[in-house]
Amino acid sequence: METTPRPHTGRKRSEASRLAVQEAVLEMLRSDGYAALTFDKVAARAKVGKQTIYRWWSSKGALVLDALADESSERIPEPDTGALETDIAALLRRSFEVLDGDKPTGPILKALVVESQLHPDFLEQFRSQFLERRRQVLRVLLERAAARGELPPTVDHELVLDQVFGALWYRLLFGHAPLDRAFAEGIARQVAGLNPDAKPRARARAPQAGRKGP
Amino acid sequence: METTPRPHTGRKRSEASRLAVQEAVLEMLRSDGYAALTFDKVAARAKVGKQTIYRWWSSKGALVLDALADESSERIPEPDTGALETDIAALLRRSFEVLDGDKPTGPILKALVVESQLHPDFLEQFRSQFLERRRQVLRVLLERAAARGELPPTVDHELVLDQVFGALWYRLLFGHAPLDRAFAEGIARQVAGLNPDAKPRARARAPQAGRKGP
Amino acid sequence: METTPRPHTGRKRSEASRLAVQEAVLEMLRSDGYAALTFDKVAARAKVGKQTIYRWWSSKGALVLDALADESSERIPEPDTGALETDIAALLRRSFEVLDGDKPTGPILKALVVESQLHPDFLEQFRSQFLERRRQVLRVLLERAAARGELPPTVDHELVLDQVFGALWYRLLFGHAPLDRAFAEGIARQVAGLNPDAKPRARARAPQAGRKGP
Amino acid sequence: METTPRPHTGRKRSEASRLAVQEAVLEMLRSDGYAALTFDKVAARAKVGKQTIYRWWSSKGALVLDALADESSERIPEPDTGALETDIAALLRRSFEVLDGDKPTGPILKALVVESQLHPDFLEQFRSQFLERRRQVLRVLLERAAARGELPPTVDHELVLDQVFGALWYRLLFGHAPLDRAFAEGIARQVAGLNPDAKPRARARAPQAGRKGP
DNA sequence: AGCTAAGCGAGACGGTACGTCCAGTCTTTGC
DNA sequence: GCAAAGACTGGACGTACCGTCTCGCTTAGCT
Repeated sequence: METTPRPHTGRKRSEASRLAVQEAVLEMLRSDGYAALTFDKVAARAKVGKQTIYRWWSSKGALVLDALADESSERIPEPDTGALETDIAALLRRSFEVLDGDKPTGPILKALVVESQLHPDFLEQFRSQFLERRRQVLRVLLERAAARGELPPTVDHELVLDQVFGALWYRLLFGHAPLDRAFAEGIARQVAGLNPDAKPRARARAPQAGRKGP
Repeated sequence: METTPRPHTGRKRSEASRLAVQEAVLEMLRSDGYAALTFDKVAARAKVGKQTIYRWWSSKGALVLDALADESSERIPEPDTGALETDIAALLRRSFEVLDGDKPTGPILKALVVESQLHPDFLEQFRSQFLERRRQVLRVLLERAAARGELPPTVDHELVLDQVFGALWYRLLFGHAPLDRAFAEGIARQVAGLNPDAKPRARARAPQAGRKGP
Repeated sequence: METTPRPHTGRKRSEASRLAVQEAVLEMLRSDGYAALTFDKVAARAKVGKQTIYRWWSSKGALVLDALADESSERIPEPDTGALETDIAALLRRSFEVLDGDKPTGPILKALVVESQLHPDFLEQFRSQFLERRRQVLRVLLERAAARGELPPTVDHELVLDQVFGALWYRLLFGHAPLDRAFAEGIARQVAGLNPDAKPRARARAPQAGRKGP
Repeated sequence: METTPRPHTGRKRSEASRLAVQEAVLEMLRSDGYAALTFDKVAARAKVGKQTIYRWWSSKGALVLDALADESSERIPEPDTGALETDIAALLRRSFEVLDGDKPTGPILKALVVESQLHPDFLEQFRSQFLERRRQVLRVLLERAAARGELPPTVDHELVLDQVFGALWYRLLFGHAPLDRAFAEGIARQVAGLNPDAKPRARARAPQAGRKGP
């Protein structure tokens, strides 16, 4: 009859395996997309037993989320340019760079969306650990602007968050138009324009936001 | 201008099979969800050969999209209340009803997003046959408003489309907040507020849009 | 109550189609063997509707048998060299030529064996219309030799037929050794040797019948 | 000479599955014949995953051949009566019993012939694992007889093998005459008669070997 | 000349089996 | 007790054929 709580016995988790798996996941997501990501292939590419994966990751979503968390430095700094419009534009531009850069996280994020739709448990994780963290960044910007009087108190910040990030995800997922500088600035301008006192800067009609034409 | 020399030869497509398949798809989607939808089972339930399904539908997404198109009367009428804000609010409210009603299409649309991320071919179909059709409805409303002088000519309509529909999909997919009347009206108000001349109606700070807390 | 036999009305069978089908069958049997012979492909290659094939040929076996009957001139002449051994050798050599020639019938015969094993009805046809016809040729040679006193009356002719044709089919089907001149002459010699009075011609041990070595 | 550095790792092949598959194959062969034997149904009846079957058996023929090999004790003892004629007769009689007995293997062998004609890969297996094994038994008998001086050195043993087994397969496949004792003895007698010194035993003309008539 | 009865190529139909792939689990050996 | 290897059941995938069933057209003899 064993009564001592027995702190731990047996072999410890292999850090090498953990890293190999995450690297394999990232590579496969980037090269072939989410559809080609299977437990079998991850195990084969990482030179790891399948059981090891199942032991440590509860689902494919956890696998992907984990890989991403490891990838992106988790700290997202808020821009602080002094004006809401430029703050938002800066935030979006930086986001777009991460999505489209040389190690693009766009495909990975799309994979996470897929995963979140297939597994409700994962949706909860994704929302709290990923989406909400991004919302919080923008929320701070909005509150700061409101404090400065740049935004009237009638503006519903949560609604603005939905519109800004909604537009971002919408373009990311469906790809009908690019995530470019024009897009970032267009959104920023509209949010800033919520202030009825803002005297609109003189400007020409915004370009067609990078759709097929020039 | 006749270009097809051979009008058609061979047996014609069976309407009965087409309908049986679509009905089976809808039933299965609603009873067991997208994950349980397989070509094998659709064929079995519809009493149809698998080949017949593969012959006419290029992917599982096409199958679902088609079933959905058949389900909803394909014509989406534009509201015409005389003012942009109320037009948009009406459009969104009606959309939300379809998504959440007694025959909810919300889960089906989420499934289509998944499908579109897994199969690029289907993404193209989904964009042109579904998304673009919805965009066009709102585009008409915006143009009408611009003609009336309700929107300054500097406003980029495509950007507005991205923000409105982006917010909708964002909430639909991630479910952090409901698709309710307050959301519809909040969005509508913001878009209408793009007009710098609009004198903001007197109103209290919008409620927190039905989030968990008050 | 129809009593008049009504001679015939309607379009007549298309001879062009009949020939196209038979040619297609022969070509396919020769090039890819029986396994690649499918109704679909025959129809496609012959540019003929599938129904036309099903209308006129009751089974794949009928198709193959028909093609063969058309191919080989049905009359098989008996050799008559004056001696049983040379008669048999000549018969076999001629058979081997047909099997391996520029329009080889070997693959076709193998196909008929397959067919006969799968369809008992066809086995009966194959036996009476094909196998027995070949047996009869050799049977005549044996009877002629017996009449000349070359074979003792104790020899069971049917048994000899089984051994001669058995050996032929055995090599044809399993391909462990070639159907060559040495084989023909070896068999002929042994049958002729059934006569105990025959003074064996002086000869060296027969070669290894053309197996891998020379 | 150790060449395999890795002894073996991973789960071992399941003997239970192997046996279940073989039993299923034999049952199905006997109850419904070769035509009804499909991988799908074998898997279903044996309660085994299809992949397991494909993993261990390269073709349907291999499946059947294996089941058969397991069935019959693989060791085929050579008869040793002291005389070639009686040896051969004994060998053939015993073979016929297996083919026609209460668990008849005749139909299964016919199926293997079909399979070998359809799949060249399997033909090779069938030849080396089945046909050649039987040839070797008779080859030993012939060599023994030659050593005793019962057969002249001019006799080509391979040719004799082709004639003996050829006759057997010929009757088995086409069924024009039975595989009976008379057949066995008739063949044995002829082979033994290849010795020109043998004084033929006095005997009446062999009966018609059981053909339709008496 | 018009009518009716086949036959024609084309090709869609419901089915069945194929051979592959993956999910998740289980078992074996080694560390 | 963890890890790599790999076999296990189960089940969907997408393809190939089977034998049948339209489809619109052509060809023939009969009225």
